[in-house]
Amino acid sequence: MLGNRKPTDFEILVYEIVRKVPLGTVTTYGRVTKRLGRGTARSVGTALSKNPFAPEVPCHRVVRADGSLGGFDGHTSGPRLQDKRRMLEEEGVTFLPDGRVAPACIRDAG
DNA sequence: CACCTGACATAAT
DNA sequence: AATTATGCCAGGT
Repeated sequence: MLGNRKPTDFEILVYEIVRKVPLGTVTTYGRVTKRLGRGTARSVGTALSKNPFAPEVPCHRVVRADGSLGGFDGHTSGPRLQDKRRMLEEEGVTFLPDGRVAPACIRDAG
């Protein structure tokens, strides 16, 4: 099978941090890197796109720096992204009229 | 080893 | 404000 592989050390580190993001809040790809002291926002996104530990690792609580959603379940648009938004709304995260997460809900990782 | 791709971020247009 | 170009770095081929 092509999709099956062991998570790398870097990916494990990312999951360790994202695991701790509290209900009702979100953090950003960039803030995760900062907390990690390694990699870039982009490489964190790539790691999360392969997250094999959902929902134990709540990767839906990680969004872009400007509050836009980013991706979910390997997709950057479409119904998966809608799922991500619904999940966040369920948890109490509020959205602006333009579809971005309200800045007040964005917290530092860690 | 030499590319290539990707759930990003920021600066410049 | 919206779009484009560049830089970034980890992982796969």
